[in-house]
Amino acid sequence: MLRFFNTLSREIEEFHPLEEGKVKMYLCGPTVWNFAHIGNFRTFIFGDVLRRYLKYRGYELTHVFNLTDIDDRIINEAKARNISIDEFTAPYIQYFWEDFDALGMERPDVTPRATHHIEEMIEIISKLIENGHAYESDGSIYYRITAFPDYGKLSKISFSGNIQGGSERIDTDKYDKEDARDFALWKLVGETEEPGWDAPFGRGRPGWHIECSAMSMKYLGETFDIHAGGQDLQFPHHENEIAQSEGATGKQFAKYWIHSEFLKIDDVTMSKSKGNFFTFRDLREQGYSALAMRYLLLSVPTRKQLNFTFEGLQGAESTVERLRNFRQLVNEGRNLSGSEGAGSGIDQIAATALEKFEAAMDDDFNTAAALAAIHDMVREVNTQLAANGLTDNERKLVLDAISKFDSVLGIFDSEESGSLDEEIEILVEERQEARKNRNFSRSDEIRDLLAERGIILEDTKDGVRWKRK
RNA sequence: GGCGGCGUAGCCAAGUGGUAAGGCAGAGGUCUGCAAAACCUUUAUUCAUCGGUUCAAUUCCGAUCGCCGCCUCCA
Repeated sequence: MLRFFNTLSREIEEFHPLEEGKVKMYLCGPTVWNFAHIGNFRTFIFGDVLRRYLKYRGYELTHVFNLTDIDDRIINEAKARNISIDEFTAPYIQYFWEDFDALGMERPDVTPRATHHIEEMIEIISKLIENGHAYESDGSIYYRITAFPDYGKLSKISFSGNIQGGSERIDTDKYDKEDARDFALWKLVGETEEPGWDAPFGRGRPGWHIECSAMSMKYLGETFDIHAGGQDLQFPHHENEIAQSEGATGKQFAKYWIHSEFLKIDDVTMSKSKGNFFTFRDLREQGYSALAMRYLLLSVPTRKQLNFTFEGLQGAESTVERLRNFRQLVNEGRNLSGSEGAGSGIDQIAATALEKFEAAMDDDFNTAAALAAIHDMVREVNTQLAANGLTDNERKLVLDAISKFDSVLGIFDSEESGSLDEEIEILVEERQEARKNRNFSRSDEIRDLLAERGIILEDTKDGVRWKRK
């Protein structure tokens, strides 16, 4: 039974979707004004694993993941470069999906963009004005928080005490709001040159919370199962989404809320505003693999802060390499000892690993424990492999288990080794000949030569095996 | 001021009222012409500190210290 922490109740709950066997989920995506950094990707990779695990558990899934392609930064940057906002965001959207794919994430079912859903936003705002949850002031439209008694139920925020930090900003706000807590649904642009859309309440652009209400309800309905995102979005973004959506429909918005914790670097939060971030591309340029990044970001359960270190990333690199070797060895069915397999208890090892893996994932998506189950299996099978070899049936059992793990986590290298060029084959043969004649200087020379070309040779009892670096 | 999280070996960390998962790194060994890969052994009498509850606490309670976050754009 899948159980996980629901921010709404602050408790671990059993998961029961609204409709038997079906799950509708929404994950807040990136604002496409820059390259996403690996802290951003932590949340998205968790979303990917969440998606894959729900499918693994047999749910029919509708997964919506939005792109925010309109906000103040985008408008300002586009204006500074004297290009349209579409021209400004297009390359970042492309980069984003390139990185997304490279990190082994499955594309969500629907990936809506805010600027393509202005009409839906206007509809919700109109409803809110009609039923008294929103009002106009100086041409802009604001949400009336006093009309929504449940406000604060997600973030448990209280406005009774001293509000620090934000209070100054709110108090000195130039806009004329009924209540300092009220937030903009529609910002009046008027007939200026700023990007804007026509609406019954004047030409303007949407506030930044309304887009997620509009896009989630359009594709998932007024009430849906899971809403996830980074923990920083909990307040005000998600709180406001609830206020807008439930204010408009009178129905519960999302049943389960999941928030991912931050990635820290040197014990400080990685963020764009602090400037202490690495993008996917930064790390690729430094030679780290996408697979290692994915592994590292999954090695700590999503509700815990993860401390990024290069030592840790290097460790992930080694681990991923070990997994890759493992799959290849099992695939080849190597019988390193030369004796017959059987009687090694492989079926039990694989079954136990799967059981532990599922139990870990069911337990609030404990990816750390899930990985430990995999590592246990890898070690135990390797031991059998070294001692007895595996029968075809045993190989199949292990490979099946790997496929199952990987359908959720995506941490095994899926790249097939393929075949070698004829030229390289000849070199390998020449080296084998040299070794036979104990001409080790020549054989080592060839090994180094091939290593430079990314071909790693390993000598085993059964002959030479190779892999690409 | 309000709300929330964390402090477990060199690094990343899981975890539980009953005596510390897993990975990386390190050390020794097996195998190998040498490597590589793999395996074996080894690496925290101890889970920030101090009290309390308990037959028993790293795990519950309280206090203290340290760190992080949200309340303001940020996954």
